[in-house]
Amino acid sequence: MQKTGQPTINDVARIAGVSKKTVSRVINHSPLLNEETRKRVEEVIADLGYIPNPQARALALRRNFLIGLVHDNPNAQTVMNVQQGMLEALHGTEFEMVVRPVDRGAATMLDDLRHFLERQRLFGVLLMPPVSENDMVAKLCDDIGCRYVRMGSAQLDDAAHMVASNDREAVRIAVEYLVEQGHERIGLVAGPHGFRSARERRLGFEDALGAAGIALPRSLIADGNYTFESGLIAAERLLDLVPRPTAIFSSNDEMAAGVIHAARQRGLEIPRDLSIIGFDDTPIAAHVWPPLTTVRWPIASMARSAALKLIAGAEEEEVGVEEPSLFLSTLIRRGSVAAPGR
Amino acid sequence: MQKTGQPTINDVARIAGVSKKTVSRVINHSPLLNEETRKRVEEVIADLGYIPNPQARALALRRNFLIGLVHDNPNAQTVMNVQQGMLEALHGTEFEMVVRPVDRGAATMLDDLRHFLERQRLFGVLLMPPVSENDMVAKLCDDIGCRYVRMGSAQLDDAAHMVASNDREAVRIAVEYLVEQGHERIGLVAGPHGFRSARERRLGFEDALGAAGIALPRSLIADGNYTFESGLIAAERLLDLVPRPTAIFSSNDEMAAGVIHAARQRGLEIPRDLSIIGFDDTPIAAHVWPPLTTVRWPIASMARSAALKLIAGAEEEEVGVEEPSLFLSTLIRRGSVAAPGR
DNA sequence: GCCGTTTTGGAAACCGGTGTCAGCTATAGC
DNA sequence: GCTATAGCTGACACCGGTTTCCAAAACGGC
Repeated sequence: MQKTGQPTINDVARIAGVSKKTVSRVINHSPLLNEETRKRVEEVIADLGYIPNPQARALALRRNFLIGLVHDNPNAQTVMNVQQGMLEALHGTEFEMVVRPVDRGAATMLDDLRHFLERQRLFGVLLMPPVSENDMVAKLCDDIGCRYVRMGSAQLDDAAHMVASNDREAVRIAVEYLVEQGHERIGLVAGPHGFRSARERRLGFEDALGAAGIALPRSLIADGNYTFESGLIAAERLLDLVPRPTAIFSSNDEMAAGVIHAARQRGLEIPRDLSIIGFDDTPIAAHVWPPLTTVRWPIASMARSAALKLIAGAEEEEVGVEEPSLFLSTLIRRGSVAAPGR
Repeated sequence: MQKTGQPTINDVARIAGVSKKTVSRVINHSPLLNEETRKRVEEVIADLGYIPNPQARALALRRNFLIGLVHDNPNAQTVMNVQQGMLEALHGTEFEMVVRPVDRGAATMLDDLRHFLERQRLFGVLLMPPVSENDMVAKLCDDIGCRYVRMGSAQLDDAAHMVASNDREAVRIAVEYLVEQGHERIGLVAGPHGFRSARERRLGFEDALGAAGIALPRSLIADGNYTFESGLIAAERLLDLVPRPTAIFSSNDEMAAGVIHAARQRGLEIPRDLSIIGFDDTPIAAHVWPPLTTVRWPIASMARSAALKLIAGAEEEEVGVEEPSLFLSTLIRRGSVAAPGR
């Protein structure tokens, strides 16, 4: 009697002459198993090409083999980098990635997320900034019993639940580089309120100027919201100042591209008339003209590490090395910075 | 006896005083049901906030409520746009999106994909180019009994399984625009071999020149692979020609950005010395300097439509309007085109 | 009023795994 | 040689739905 479709655990059990339960034990690497039995069952499994049915496992275990990516990040490139890092970590495992955008503004965001998590019974979720900075969300995951790892620009949680970068320090180093080049009048295009990354980067900016003893008038800080257009508008305001700033640090690359645009529109040459440093090192940084000096934010590596944290212990082979929780951003020097007035 | 966790179909049945089966009929909108019974059950469902367990349904129905996005597209922005369109279509439904990158080069690609589809028992998959152009993949889906919709730059399949754009015609119109401006020596940065989009765009390019009676020496065609760097290298070759082309059509925006780079490196001003048209209208097109004239490829709308096709009939309310299968790309005029020699 | 047909509801099996717990072997200890 | 113990193994219930099959009820025609 030839069965149709894929082999089930019953087929394996029957052919190997053992019970379902024993096969289940083999699959789950139960330690209390005779070596010989295991061998025999494994052979049958290999022969049949048997693969446990994920749906049945999900039902029995009350837990899916899905990792969720929860995000409300407006930057497509950043989201893609995170996905890439996650997928790299998940590759070859039994886990799949499901993407769940949430609406930061919506009042029902937490409820929606709760419904999603309760329904889907995900194995775990990776929280991307800025939603990852919301402690209510982390608490929600805890309440529901869903594993989670948060990504962000500062340490907000213990190492088991957090993968962070050191934005503040990285920006400090970047702005110190501007100071070393001789810049004293440096503008900041800040990120949106409510983003921790925006705050950290701004603090790093202030750190650098403070350490150099350079005063920072409020007028040299312009608000942006991480979009190209907001960078352009912010730069227009900064470039209208008299005297004009000789350098601008933009809290992300996309706004930096807007700054370049604004500068070019008024005939300024970069870096002769204006030095610019961005943040993220997205492809746009290398593709604008001149190539943008920027801070490389290792977001893909962070995502990979976060995903590995999430699934650590679930896989056959233990993750030998403890995944790092703090990632260092580095300054990438390209062509958008020079000494002022030259 | 207070149950913990979420209500199950048994709870609903017990409280409503009916059998599981009857509740199941209500959930699945079975027509053979007394109107009163249905009302009563629906009330209990609403009271309890009962939501059927997707894992159990997946097991019983042998079909998951997941839509897969299968892609091997190198362009992050394109992938994001597709995801956005898909998620828009899936929003508010019971479906979730799982992303599955495949390795075009790998010899085992088809086998890997087969394993994935067989294991996960997805409701359906959306195939992005260029993997969508592979007929073997479509056949695989058919064999396995997995719904699919292909996206692409030309009609490769029947309307039920395909959402296409008219790249060839769109490029023809774009290049005719260059001809109208007075350009006669126009270079092409072609896309990679094996991409249907590359072929269609090249054909559109040739159509326009042919219609205008302009000869197209082989030397004016440079190969690229859709990356910034390949565009830069291709442009360097084209700009070395004597006489130099006065305009270049690039088969996507990212390569067009490379062309701009190459032009700028040798001191050419755009559009005075060189006109450029790209394809896709990704954000980079608006953010480079000068803003790039390009063909807007409605990939997000295509993805949305494709996803709706996929789930059509599965939802309670039928999709009233038939989803379109052909999408028109339009020329977006920005600042990178001018008449030659001025 | 009787019988056949249609509608409606329930019991039980099933989807394909996992958890519990009892029972069966070996081996060791005496 | 007999029991205590530990190590394996299997029977059976269960996860939460759907499907099959059948019976009861309602309905309609004569």
